[in-house]
Amino acid sequence: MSEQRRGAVRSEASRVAILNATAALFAEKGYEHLSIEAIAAEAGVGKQTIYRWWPTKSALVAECMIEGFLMPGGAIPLNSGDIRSDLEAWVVAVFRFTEDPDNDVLIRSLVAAASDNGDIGRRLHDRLGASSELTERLAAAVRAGEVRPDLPIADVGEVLVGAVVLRILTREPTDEKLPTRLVDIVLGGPRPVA
Amino acid sequence: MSEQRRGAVRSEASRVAILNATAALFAEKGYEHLSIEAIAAEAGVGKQTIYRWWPTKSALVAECMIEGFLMPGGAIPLNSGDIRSDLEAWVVAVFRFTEDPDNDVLIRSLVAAASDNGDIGRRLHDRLGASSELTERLAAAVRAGEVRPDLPIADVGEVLVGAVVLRILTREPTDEKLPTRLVDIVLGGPRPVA
Amino acid sequence: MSEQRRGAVRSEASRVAILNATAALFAEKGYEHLSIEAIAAEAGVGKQTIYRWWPTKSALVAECMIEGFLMPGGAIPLNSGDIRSDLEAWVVAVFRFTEDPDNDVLIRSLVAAASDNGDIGRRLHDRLGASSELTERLAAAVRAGEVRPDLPIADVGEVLVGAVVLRILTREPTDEKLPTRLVDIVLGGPRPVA
Amino acid sequence: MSEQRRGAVRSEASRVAILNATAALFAEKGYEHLSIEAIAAEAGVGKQTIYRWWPTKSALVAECMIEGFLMPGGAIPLNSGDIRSDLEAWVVAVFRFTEDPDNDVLIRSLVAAASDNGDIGRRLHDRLGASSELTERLAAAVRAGEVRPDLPIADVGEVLVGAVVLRILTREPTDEKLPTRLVDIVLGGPRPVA
DNA sequence: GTGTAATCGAGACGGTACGTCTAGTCTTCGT
DNA sequence: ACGAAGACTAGACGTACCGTCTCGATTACAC
Repeated sequence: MSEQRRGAVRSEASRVAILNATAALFAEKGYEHLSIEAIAAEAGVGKQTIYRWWPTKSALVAECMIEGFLMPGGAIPLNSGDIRSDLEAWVVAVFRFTEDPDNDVLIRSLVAAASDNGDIGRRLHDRLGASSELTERLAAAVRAGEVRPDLPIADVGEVLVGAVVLRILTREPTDEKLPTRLVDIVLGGPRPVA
Repeated sequence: MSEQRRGAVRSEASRVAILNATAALFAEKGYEHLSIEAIAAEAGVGKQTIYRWWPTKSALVAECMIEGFLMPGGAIPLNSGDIRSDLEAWVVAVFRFTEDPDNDVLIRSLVAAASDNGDIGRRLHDRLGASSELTERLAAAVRAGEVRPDLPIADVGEVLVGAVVLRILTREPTDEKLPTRLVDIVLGGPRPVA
Repeated sequence: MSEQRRGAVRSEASRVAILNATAALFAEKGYEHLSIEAIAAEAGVGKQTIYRWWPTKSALVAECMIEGFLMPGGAIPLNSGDIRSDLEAWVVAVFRFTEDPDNDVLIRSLVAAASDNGDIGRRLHDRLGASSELTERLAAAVRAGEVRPDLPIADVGEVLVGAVVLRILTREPTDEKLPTRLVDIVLGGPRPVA
Repeated sequence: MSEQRRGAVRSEASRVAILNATAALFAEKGYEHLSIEAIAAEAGVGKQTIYRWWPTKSALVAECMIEGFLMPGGAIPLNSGDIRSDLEAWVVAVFRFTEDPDNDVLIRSLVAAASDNGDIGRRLHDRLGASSELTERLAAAVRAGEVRPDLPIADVGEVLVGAVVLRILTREPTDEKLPTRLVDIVLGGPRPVA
C-alpha cells in the first residue's frame, strides 16, 4: 500500500557535519562570504549532498538556527517580583550578547540572512528573547498588577528586540542608561519614586 | 607650496550615471544579486571607474542613499495638535510604504546592505522617519503637555522604526490595530476615554 | 590497492572543441591577440575548463600543433633520383607555403608562440619539413653516391628550415634563384655542367 | 618666412629614459609581458609621451635595438687567414652568446618581437652577425681562393644565423661539434686532411 | 543471492562575477 | 607646445563559486 523506499538512507553523519561546517564558516566569514563549496569541503562531503537536501544557502542557515548550531539559547527573563529590574536585566543581557565582538559578525550576518529568509528572521527574533518566556513574564506582571492591565504584551517584546536590531544595523553605540530608558518607554514612564 | 593636483578631474557625469545605474539595478535585483559588472554596463562606464572611487558595493549603495537615489524622503509626522493621531498616521504611512510589494525587495535589500555598512543602516533609520522631524513633533508634544515630560523622545522613534524593521525581517503580517498598539506602548497606555 | 579515480571523467568533446576554436582564432587573430576568453566563447566552454587542462596559452597552441589542428602535414621531399632537383622542389614548396598571405599571420604567430614554448618550436621545425622524410631522402642520396658521404645530413634540414624562418622574420622577399643557391650551399657547389 | 616652431621641443631626456626603461624591462620581463604603463612608470614619464612618438610597442623595441640599447654589437669574424677556423670561431661566439642564460629571455623575446616587426627581425639578423663584416670576410676568402669562387656568400651568413635562430626556437641543445658541422655544410665538406 | 534504486564523495562541466591590469584616448595643469 | 599626471572606456586576465551533471563505490530493500 504505502510508498516503498529502496536504496541507501540519508546519512545523519553527513547532515550533522554539514550543519557544523555551516555554523563554523558562518561565524567566521559571515553570510555573504559563505560558500557552498567551502561548506562541502569543510564537512568532507560532496556538493550534491548539500543540494540534495537544502534548496538554498538561506535554508541551510535556517536549519542551523533551528537546530541550535548557530546561537545559544535566548535570554530568559527572571521573575524577581520586580518587572522593571527583570526587564532591564534582560535588555542588558541581550545588548551584552550582541556587543561582544565575537558575536558581531554572527549577528549582522544573521540579519542579512534574515532579509533572504523569513524563517531566519523569526528564529533570530525568538533567540534574542521575544519568545514565550518574555511574554510569560509580562503576563505575570499583568496578573500581579505591576503594569497597566491593557498593556499589549505580545508587542512589547517585539518593540524591544526591534530596538536591539536597529542598534545593530546603525552601529549606534549603546549608553548604559539605554536599557532603563527602553523599559521606561514600554512600561509608560519611570519607576515611581515613592 | 600647496598640494599639487594634476591630471584630469573626476567626471561628474560618470559619477551620476553610476549612482543612477546602481539605484535602478538595486531596486530591480536586490542587494545580493547586484553586480558591479552590470552597474558598469548599465552606466556605460568602465569597471575601473567604479573601483577607483568606491571600495565596496556597500559603499556605493550607501552613497546612493545619501544622495537620495534610492528612497523617497522619509515620512514626516504632521502636527494636528493631537500627538496620538499624528504618531499613528506616521506609523501607518511607514508600514504602508514597507508593505508595498514594489518596495519590498528594496527594503529587505537595504537591511541586508545595512548589515555590511553602518552608513546604510543610519540612512535607512532616518529615511524610515526617525529623523529630526519626528523628534521635533515629540518635543512639541512635550511642550504642549500632551505627553509626560520625561519621555525619552529620541528613543521613541528608534523603538518604532525597530518594530517596523523587525516586521520586515520576520514577514509577520501587520494587523490594522498594530499602529495603535505601538503608539499605546510608547505613550504609556491607551488614549483616555473621557 | 591501485589509485582510485573518482568523479566525472574529462570531456573529449570539450577538449576537441577547444582545440578547434584555438586553431581557428589563432589563424584569424595571431598569437598575440589570441585570448582565452574568445576561445572559451567560440568553443562554447567555460574558461575554467581551459585553465583546468592547459597551464598557458602556449601549451594550448602546442597541443593544437601536435594534434594537427594548426598546420597541414609538412612538405615531403620526393625521390626522383636527382637529389638537387628534389631538394629544390622541396625548398620551393616550403617557401611557397610560407609566402601565401593566408599562412603569413599563422607562421609568424607560430614563431612568436615558439619563443614561449619549445614544443611549438620543435613542431614548427618538423612541419616545415625537417622531419625524418627529409633526412631519409638525404640518406638515400648518400647511399646512391649523389652527395659526399660525410655530409651531416641531420643538420642540413635544420639549416634550410632556419633560412626559411629567418626570411619570415626579416620579411626579406625571396628571389626565384634562392632555392637553387641554398641547395648549392648545402650540397657544396652548383650542379656540375658536364 | 620660415616655418616657425613654437612651444617646447621634444625632450631628449625623456626619449632616452624611455628607451632605457624599455630595454631594462624587456630584458627582465620579455616582450610579451612588457607593458607601456610599466615603461612610463619606470621612465618617470606620462604614457602619452610614449604614444606621441611611437605607434606601437614593437616600434619602441625596434628603436631600442637600433640605438643599441638592447644587444651588444654583433659578433665580428676575425681574419686569421684561415676561413674555416674564423667561421667556426664566429659560430661558437654566437652560440655562446645565445646560450648564456642572461641572454636567453632577451633573445627569445626578440624573436617574438621580430614576428611583429620586420625591423626587429633585420636588426636581430645583423646583430647576430650576418652583417657586412661576415660578408666581407667571406669575400676575402673568395679572393684568397680559400673557397670556391661561386659561393653565394650573402646567403651563407643567413643560413648560419638561421640555424642559430632555429636552435633557439626548438631549445635543442647544441653539441660542441655543431659549429664544425655547420661550417662543413656551407663550405662544402670537411677541411681537407692533406 | 541478485537486481534495483537511492546515497555518498569526488570532481568536471557551462557559466557569472570578481577585482586587477593594461590598452589607447582624453583632459588638466605646470613649465 | 610639450610634458607629467592621471581619469576615462574597454576588455582580458586568472580565480572563486554557482548549480548541474557524471562517475564509481556503497548501502539497503525487493524479489
